Amino acid sequence: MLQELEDNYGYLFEKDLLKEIYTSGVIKEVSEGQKLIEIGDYIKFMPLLINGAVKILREDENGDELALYFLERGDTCAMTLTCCMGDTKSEIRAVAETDTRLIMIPVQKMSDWMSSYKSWQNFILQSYQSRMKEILEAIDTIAFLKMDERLLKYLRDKAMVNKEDLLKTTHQNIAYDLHTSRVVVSRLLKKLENENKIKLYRNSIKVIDL
DNA sequence: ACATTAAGTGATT
DNA sequence: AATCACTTAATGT
Repeated sequence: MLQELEDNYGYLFEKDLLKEIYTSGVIKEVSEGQKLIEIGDYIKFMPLLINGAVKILREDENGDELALYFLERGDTCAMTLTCCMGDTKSEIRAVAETDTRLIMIPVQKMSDWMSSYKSWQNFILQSYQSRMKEILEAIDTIAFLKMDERLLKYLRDKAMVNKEDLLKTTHQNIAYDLHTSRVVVSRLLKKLENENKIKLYRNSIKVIDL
């Protein structure tokens, strides 16, 4: 596992810090579709992705979901970053997009290392910045109601995190993630197919224009 | 062969 | 862009 850490985080953190992560972190493996964090859960651990991908979702008062962004190798959840100061409930839900390996680090350690490791501090600040940027991007696409662009971005992101241009999903599931109706998704997908950006099959979509 | 589920389409708001 | 109502196509039993 130490080797695994070096392979994935060696370029970010110094040896001492990797050792610390190794001793206080716990490896967790989740399979596709499994829930990692539910809305309202108290956040006790900070996840560090080793491989795989995690989908971050928001939910409204009716229980309707909205996919915000994906986490990949080297990413961590911005939500946990803000709550090292005390017990905070999660505002989001995290679901494994693919089979995923990650390290769970107690939030206590997270703030300890902020003062003792410069590289850790940079990592946290940079993660925070890039998550913030993604959320702003998400707001932009939603606010300006460009559903076709949202859909294409979603498909590309999904293809990227899955490292696979053939997405195994249904129009209904996409509609759920984008918080729209299946009919709209079907029509927009059809349009994208006519523009030769994707190819449609039953239960799967091939993304061509990556 | 029949039921179920996914996807396509026209019309309406 | 959302919803409805309906059709067509694919898949499972």
